[in-house]
Amino acid sequence: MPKGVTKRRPRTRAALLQAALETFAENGFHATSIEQICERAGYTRGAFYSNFSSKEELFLALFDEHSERIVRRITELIDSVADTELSLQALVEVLSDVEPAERDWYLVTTEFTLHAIRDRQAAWVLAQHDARLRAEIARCLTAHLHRTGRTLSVDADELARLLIAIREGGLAQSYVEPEALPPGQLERNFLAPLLTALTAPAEQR
Amino acid sequence: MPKGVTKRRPRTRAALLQAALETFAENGFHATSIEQICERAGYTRGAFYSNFSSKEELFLALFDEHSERIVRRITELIDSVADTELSLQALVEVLSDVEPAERDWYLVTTEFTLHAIRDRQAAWVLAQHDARLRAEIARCLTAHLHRTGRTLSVDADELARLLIAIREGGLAQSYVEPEALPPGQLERNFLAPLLTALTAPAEQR
DNA sequence: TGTATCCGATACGTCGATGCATCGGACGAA
DNA sequence: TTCGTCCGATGCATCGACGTATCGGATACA
Repeated sequence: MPKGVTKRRPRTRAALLQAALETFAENGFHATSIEQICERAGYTRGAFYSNFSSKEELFLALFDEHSERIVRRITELIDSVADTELSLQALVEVLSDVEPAERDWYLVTTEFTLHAIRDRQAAWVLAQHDARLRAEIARCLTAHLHRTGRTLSVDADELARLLIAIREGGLAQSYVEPEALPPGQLERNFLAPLLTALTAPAEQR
Repeated sequence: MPKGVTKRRPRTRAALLQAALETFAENGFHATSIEQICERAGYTRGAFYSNFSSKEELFLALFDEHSERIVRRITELIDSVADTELSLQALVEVLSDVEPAERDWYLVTTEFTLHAIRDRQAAWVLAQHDARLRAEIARCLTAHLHRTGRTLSVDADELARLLIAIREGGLAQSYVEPEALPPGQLERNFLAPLLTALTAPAEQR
């Protein structure tokens, strides 16, 4: 904690971030006013400008925090899979899992993706995060497949891109029509044959 | 043309719609003011309010127009594939094609998807459109596979959902990092093995 | 060509959001 | 407990976007 910073400061900062996440998820970035965020957090705009210089800066802080969390979660998943079963089925189950809290993050990060497509700087930030994510996924996949005696016949990074595309594209459809396509269903139904088709038994030596 | 409607009206309406598409693609829906749209179209807000009652209404008109166009394009694709080769490769090429103009529509429709996730009414509109789209895709797939003597071993509608997910999710990554992942690359690299794995030779009788 | 109607331009009032300057209470060190 | 510093609340001025009422030119038709 920097010198001269009292302990209530990180609390209000965290409250503002949490309130911002919820409000962004509810109304979108541009549609939410700074005032709305402060109201939900139980503060006034004075507190906001004391902690952030703009809504954009707060958004970036939110995204960074989320990035860390996601990568950490993926890493944990790797370990959990490593400890338990070896079956392809177990891997598919892990990859198909969608937590309820993911919805808010989906809304926020997708909006950030749209922003990144229009803004080179945001694109760079997003690309950095995505690269880390893919690296973890690729590591998980190759490790798991290796232990089951199979090997990838395609580029691991590009396969990770495909898995992310299926998840993101699937979530979009699921959140629009939750009854028609439960979250994770595409992964549950298609990942096993897909991974089987894209791997081959490793040479035994 | 309704009685008492002069011929310049549809022209200005079309100009406003086109300008709106470009401005929405450039800045996003909420970030663009009605004034900006009018300015780009070469009109004033007077013209806007004479043609639309709100930015939302204009957006819906834009989306409807786009929906029609997309379904028509898919149908044309079906015919073009039907006329030419039978190979799986030909089908994959068609499904991997991404026109440059698609970028603007991607930005606009993705933003509409986010809106639909938050708004039941918009979700219904989007679901209707997507259902038509999937129906066309499913028709295309089954027809093509039938002619090549194979048959689907999974639900065609859900496979269409998967293809859409891959396209949308892939485009997101492509537009953020065009050099790292050229548009359509995921389809080109993974569709052939995927479709092969999900089909089986039809019983001959 | 004349005229009634349609359509888009202009001007104005309103409102919400923003950012800042200032103030008073809370916190931490002695 | 006291004092200096930190932090969030409050009040204010500004600005951009919105919607409407009204006006003048364009259009269609006789």
